[in-house]
Amino acid sequence: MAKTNAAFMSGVPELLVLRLLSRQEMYGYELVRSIRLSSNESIALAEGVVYPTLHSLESRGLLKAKEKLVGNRSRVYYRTTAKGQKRLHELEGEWDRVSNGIAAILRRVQCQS
Amino acid sequence: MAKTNAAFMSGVPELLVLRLLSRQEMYGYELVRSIRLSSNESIALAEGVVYPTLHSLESRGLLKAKEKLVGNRSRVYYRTTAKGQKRLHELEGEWDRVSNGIAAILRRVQCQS
DNA sequence: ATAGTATGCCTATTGATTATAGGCATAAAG
DNA sequence: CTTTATGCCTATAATCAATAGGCATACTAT
Repeated sequence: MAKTNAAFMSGVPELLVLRLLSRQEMYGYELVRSIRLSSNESIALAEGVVYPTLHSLESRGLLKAKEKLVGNRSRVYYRTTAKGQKRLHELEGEWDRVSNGIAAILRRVQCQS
Repeated sequence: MAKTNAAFMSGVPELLVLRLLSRQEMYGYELVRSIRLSSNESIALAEGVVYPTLHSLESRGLLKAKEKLVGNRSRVYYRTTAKGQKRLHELEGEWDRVSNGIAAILRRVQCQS
């Protein structure tokens, strides 16, 4: 994974990016801020994580990109495709399964013994 | 990470193994079953995941091993050390932070738009 | 003017570690 | 006497998040 010890992050960039872009189109720099803010500063994905994620998702056909000129700055907006929606639902199911499984163990093991 | 797409699993083996072994001593084969059962079949860690995790944790001083003869089978029982308890609490904090962050985004983004 | 900060995009590389797919040995069950 | 369960192990592959950069333009103080 990474140099610093950031556990529990595998799959998270893909899930969050797909989720945010399934509701409204956004550009990379905006996603970085939005993820940090809407997670209450709990999760911070650097640009070096978000941009490669966007490129990977686009090349796999899960996102489509659209370049826009806003003011005189160029931005690349992304939106999920139908395939991206399908993948999002899969990931949400995976997240539910794993997080519920972990929660069950943390609860159960706490009480026994 | 792995060949098949198992998202959201980074850090999970370490967390679950430490958690279970912080309550009672167990051996590898037992842990494999216990994790599967107490997560309601949601999480299944193969032996090829559990044993290397145990060895890594032991070499880092987070677990201590004790070989026992039960019947005429030899088993290696593990228990967390004080250092292992400390690491467990760190990981539990990390898990809370990340899972709450994700939950916040999933909730929030769902409602807007 | 000009130095610094914010916006906006990007890539190369590393490295931690999960998952797979085996292997080995003994005991119990069919 | 063959198969399944118990019990331990390792080598290898492959993913992918994180770090640490780089580049360019705009805005803001000094």
